[in-house]
Amino acid sequence: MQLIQNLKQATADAIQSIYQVQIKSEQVLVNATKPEIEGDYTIVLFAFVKQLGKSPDELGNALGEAVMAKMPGTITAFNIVKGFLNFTISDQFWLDYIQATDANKLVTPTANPKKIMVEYSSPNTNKPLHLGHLRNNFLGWSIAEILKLQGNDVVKTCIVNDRGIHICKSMIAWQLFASGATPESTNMKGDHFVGDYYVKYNDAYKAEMETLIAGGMTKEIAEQEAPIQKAAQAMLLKWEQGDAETMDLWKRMNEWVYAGFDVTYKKIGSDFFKTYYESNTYLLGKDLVDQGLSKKVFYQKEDSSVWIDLTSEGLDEKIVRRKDGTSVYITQDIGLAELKQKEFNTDASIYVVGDEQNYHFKVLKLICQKLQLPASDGIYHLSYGMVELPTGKMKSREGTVVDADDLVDGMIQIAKEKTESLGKVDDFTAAQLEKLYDTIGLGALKFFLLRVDPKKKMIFNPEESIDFHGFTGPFIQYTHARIKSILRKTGTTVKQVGTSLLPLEKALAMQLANFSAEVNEAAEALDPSKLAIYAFNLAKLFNSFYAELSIANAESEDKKNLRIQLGILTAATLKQAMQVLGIEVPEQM
RNA sequence: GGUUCGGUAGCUCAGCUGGAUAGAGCGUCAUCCUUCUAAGAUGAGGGCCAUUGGUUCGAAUCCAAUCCGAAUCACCA
Repeated sequence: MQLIQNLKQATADAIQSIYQVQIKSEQVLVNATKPEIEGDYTIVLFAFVKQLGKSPDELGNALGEAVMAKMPGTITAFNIVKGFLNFTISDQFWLDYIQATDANKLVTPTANPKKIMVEYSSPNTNKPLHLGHLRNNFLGWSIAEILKLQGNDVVKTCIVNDRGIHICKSMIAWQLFASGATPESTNMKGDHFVGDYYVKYNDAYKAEMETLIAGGMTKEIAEQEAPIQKAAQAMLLKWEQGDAETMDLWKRMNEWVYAGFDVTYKKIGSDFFKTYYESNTYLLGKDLVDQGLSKKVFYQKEDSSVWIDLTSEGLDEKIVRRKDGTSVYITQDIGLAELKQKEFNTDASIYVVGDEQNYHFKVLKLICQKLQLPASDGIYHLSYGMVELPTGKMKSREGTVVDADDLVDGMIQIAKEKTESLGKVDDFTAAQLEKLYDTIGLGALKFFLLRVDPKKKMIFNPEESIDFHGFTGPFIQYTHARIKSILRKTGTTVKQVGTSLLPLEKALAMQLANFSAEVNEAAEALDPSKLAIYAFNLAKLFNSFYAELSIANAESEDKKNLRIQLGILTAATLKQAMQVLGIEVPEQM
């Protein structure tokens, strides 16, 4: 849809030819005209009034005439109200647009596609996924799909945090308390099974501390001296030494967790082209430290630890290698960044990670740039806000974590009850019903988490179930199903779409024409909520249209054709917008 | 204390590259199913856009200060 762009260009050209002043087309602001005022698109004149030294009316008339002359057949009229120049677009323009648009090609691909990596999910293998992971997964997946839709080559990756002291805690607890139990023997999902032992560890740790403190020890010393804590540390050491028994247990328990994750990922529709394991990558970046030293990006302190001084960037000093020669989190991330770039030759790399790590990624990018690693300017931290409960932050120790599997199952259950109570799908088979409940339940959940600005923290109230009315996934799914239901009756063969447009028909066409631009904006801002809002507005507009105008029983054959085509385009656009949000739209519900 | 992010209707959020009377959804109240799916539509009510000052023809939007909240400033990941 080039109309707005053309309007800007024509305005800029008109200013150039009338006043001999160079204006870039991007400087021209085009808005949708307020409903009460005659016209479709509005140009704000004030921006140029001062620069050109003309009165708004004089300028508006001159520009109006000139732009109209440049776009014959497209613009039929203009008017000026209080410094706003309003253009009316001809019905024929929209009719041509409606007739010519291909429902299978709604988005024009970008002229310069890039190779972009999106890393998201990053689970720990000591506990199951929770609500926060869901926001991360939905966001990451959706961003990747939006970038793909825009025409980029996108690689989805996941880095699994599968090593470290927290994993050893689950392992120790399993050794101490499980008496050989397995997910199979207890009939549990593997990630939940292992997660339970992580909880058991913390319970035991707490109990041991209390005993020690009651015996006269201070809290600080007790924290160090608790036997289970010492055992976990000893196990980490053994792991690092490659002790066979420890490695076996570690592999075995991680396999349980992965089996559990697979089920969840499959259910929520997450997928990765490549998974990195921290156990393979945690030693990366060591050579880069040496390189950095010789490039004088890093410096060494007396105790031989290696640092970078970022005070000139307004940050602090940051250690990149301990005095004992071992590396830290940031070091392996630098190494991994280099590895990923080399492996996939990426132009850009997007990390979907919570905003608590803003500082870390700022430092990471700076260091990569200073080391002059390829494509380090393309490192981007997609920082999203935490999901909080009305009672505050989720805390696993206090049992206030909303489990991902529970939440998903709960949503599907609600979808089932709701659907059954409406009784509109009696002709569905059991398998179709199952599928429909999944679609609606997950649709509600995904939409709920994606409809807000990723940057902002959000509040989730488990007491109030997620709504199915209004600004929700099911509302849009319903609108889609409704259109499909009509199209099943009317057929989808469209001939002549007529010669005139009613206001609602025109409004719908205008909204449809915005889709491609919305996709670009969402991609630019890495913000799926823009498309969620767009889809909602489109659905709402269609529902008003639906309430007002009949499709199957339209007043003429032309009108019927026109509205069928609008229905086809609306359904396709809703489907496409929802698809990149990871939400399916049913044919019937 | 430094840095970053946020504060818009009772609640959850849009709007923030300055533009016409600040918008949705939920909740509340009222209307609309013998006519294409009421998970819908229509209307009412609800606001000192945290505060104060500044820039501007024009500020929710930009700047400064203040107040409130969060994150971070780890040789954890």
